[in-house]
Amino acid sequence: MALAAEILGDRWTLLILREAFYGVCRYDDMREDLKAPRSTLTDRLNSLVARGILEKQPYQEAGDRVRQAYVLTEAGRGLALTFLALAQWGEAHVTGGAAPVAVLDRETGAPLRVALVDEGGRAADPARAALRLRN
Amino acid sequence: MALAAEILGDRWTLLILREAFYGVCRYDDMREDLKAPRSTLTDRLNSLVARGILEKQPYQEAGDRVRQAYVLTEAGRGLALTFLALAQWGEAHVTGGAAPVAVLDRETGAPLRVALVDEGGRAADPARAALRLRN
DNA sequence: CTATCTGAGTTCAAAATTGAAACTTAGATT
DNA sequence: AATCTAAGTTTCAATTTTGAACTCAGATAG
Repeated sequence: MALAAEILGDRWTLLILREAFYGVCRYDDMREDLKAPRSTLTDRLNSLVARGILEKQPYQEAGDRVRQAYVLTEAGRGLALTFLALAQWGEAHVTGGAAPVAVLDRETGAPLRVALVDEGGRAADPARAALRLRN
Repeated sequence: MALAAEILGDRWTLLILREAFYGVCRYDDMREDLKAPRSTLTDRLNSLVARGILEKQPYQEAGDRVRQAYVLTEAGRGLALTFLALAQWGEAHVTGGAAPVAVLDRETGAPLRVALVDEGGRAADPARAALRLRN
C-alpha cells in the first residue's frame, strides 16, 4: 500500500481523480472547478498519466484544432470502489448529512453501497474481518 | 468528499493511518516504521486527533511514567473499508502480485473482499453502478 | 494577411512546507 | 546528582507550491 499512498497521498491528485470520475476531462475545466494552479495541475496530470491511471485521448470539436482529453484508464476506473468507500465514510462520519452523490443500480434504480463480502458474494459483518499478513 | 480529500490527501497521513490499522500506536514506533521527521509526525498526529480520527489514550507500562497512545476512534475505524478497497486496488493494478495483507473471516477463515452490494446485501456488478447527484 | 481568441501549457519570484539534526522536558533508574 | 527514554520543540536550509504573467499553435474575423 505504500505505492498507493504515494499516488493518492496528495490533495490535488485526489481531487483530480474525483473530477475524472465525474467525467470532467479537460484541463481548463478541471482548473476552474478545482482552482488549482496551472503548474501544479499540469504536474499532477502528467504523474497520473505516467502511472497509467489517466490517459490522454486526442479529441476534436467542430471548427477547432485537436486537443487532449484526460480520461481514466482501466486501472483508474478500478479506483471507483475506493472512492465510493471514501464518499460513504464522509457521509457517515464527516458531513454527518447526506453525501452529494448516491450510487444506484443503473437499471433498477435501487441504492447500492460498498461492503465487505464473502466468497459467495454475501455481505459480511465488518466486525468479523481480521487482517492476516501474508508471508 | 472535499473534506475527505483534505484529511487523507497527504502522504504521511495515509501512512500513519495504515500504521494505526496495523495496531501501531506509539509515536516512536511510528517514527521508526515510517522514517518520518518528528515535526511532521507530531503535526499529522495532532491533525488526526483534532479531526476525531485518532484519540490519545494514556497508558502506563510497569516502572515507567504515563505516556500517550494514539488509537483509532469509531470514525477512524470507519475508514477500514476505504483502506481495504485501496489495498485491493493496489494488489490488482499496481503491485501486480499478492498484497501483503489479506482480509479473512475471523471465524471461518474464508477470504473476504470489498464489493458493491445491493440493499439485500448481495454483490452487484460494478458496471451496473451509476452515480446520481442529490439535490 | 494581420489581429485576435482559446485551450493548454511554461516560466519565474515569493511564500509555504518539509526534512534533518539538535535541543527540551518529565519522570524512572543508577 | 547524573543518566536514560518517549515524546515532543526549535531551527534553518532545501524543496514544493502558488499566483501571475508569458508562450504557443491553430481557428476565425476583419
